[in-house]
Amino acid sequence: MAEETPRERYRAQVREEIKRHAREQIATAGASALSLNAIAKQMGLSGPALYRYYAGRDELITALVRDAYRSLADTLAVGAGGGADLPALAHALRLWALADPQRYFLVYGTPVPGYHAPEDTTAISAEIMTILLDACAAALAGQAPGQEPAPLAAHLADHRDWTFGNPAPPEALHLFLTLWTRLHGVLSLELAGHFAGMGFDAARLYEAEVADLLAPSPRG
Amino acid sequence: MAEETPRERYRAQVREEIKRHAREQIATAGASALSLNAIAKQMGLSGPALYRYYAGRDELITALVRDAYRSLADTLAVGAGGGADLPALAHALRLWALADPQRYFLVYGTPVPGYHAPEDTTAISAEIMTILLDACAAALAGQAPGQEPAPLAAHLADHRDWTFGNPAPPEALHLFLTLWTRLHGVLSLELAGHFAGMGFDAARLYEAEVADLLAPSPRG
DNA sequence: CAGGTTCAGTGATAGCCTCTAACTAAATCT
DNA sequence: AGATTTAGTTAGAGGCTATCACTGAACCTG
Repeated sequence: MAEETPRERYRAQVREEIKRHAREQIATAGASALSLNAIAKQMGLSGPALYRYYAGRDELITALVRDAYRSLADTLAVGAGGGADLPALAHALRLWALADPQRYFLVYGTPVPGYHAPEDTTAISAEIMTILLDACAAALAGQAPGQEPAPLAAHLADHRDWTFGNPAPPEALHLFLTLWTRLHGVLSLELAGHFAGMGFDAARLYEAEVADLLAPSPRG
Repeated sequence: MAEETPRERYRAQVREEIKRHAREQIATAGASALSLNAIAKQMGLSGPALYRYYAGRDELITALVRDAYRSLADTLAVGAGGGADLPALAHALRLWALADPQRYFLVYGTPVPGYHAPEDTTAISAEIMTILLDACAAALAGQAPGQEPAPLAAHLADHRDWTFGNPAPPEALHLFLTLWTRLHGVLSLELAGHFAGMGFDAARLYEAEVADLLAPSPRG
């Protein structure tokens, strides 16, 4: 099947080891501090050797970004577990983010202005959206049957190309976007340390946001 | 008053010009691409000259971060305009962020693991929180009078050291945190380009989030 | 206004980094 | 066994941050 020659095996193995060291480096000092040279030294190689395996720093980072997307998609797919349980998905997302904040930032962090993500990462991104969108549609199933959608939901239904034919109702599109932005809002501020010293439990805020997404509590 | 010698005047002027070039560079290529050397060349100076004005790259970036915080605090103070109108504040925040995304990321973007913000930036951060928290308290004034706070609000009231004695009610603390995280959630994903190609109008999503904060719309 | 002091800016240098080029040596294929 | 591919090397160009010793001009003081 795979028809893997020994050379290809070795190549894949070394590429994996390079990524292992890179992940370690990023986790402790951030993506901007990643150094091919330092990785080479750690592996007992001399600098330029790594260019046999990755065309440059950018390509290595791109590979790590792809892996991060892949890991998140798989984690959510497991978290969904067929049931498409929104709180379970949200919880899986949070655990994934807390397990390696820098990996989360690799996916959802500050972008480099010049950089354009390759096609396949956007494909995985679509996969992630699909999982969440399906869960949103399921969470709304049976509710608000056939009513006229709210203005924003209608607007979203008019621009749903990104769902790639997903038959989710307009309200599900809205729910998905609020789910995404709200969870990201709590997670990114928490991981960035902006809650540091504030004393409260970010997990409870996160849970409250999840609960509110499913059953908004009237405040006024 | 200021007792400014010509030398001090010149120093301040050059420091300002360095920051001007730095801002320009960051706006077009991100903070990680900031180069003291390049700034020096642009100013017709030779590399090491800049070290007379900033002890190093970190100190320059820190100055830019402080300026960004200051700018945001001032913008919100004007946006509040005494009235403490939450939608107006949210709108001012969005305009500020859109005007210079990289400046927004300087404040709320991916943190560098090693870096610790100096004391005065956290002071400005507290100032920003105060403006928003006051607006939240005002928005809730007269509503839900004297009822028992929800579990999360009670938890927040138990950990309110960060409010520095602000007498906002527990519900206002909760409203502030959701305001902060939700607006940041939409803004950061939008500015990071994660909505690119999705076609919908992020401004409408943002407005809907603001509206929902003030009058949650029941979905179930 | 003369003399000493302070300070902006310089070139040289060390030590990182990315990435290219030419070469060696080993593994693989025919 | 010989030809080819390829992993890894050293050398080096060009960028960066940052330090150091030095020059020359601006400034303050007597």
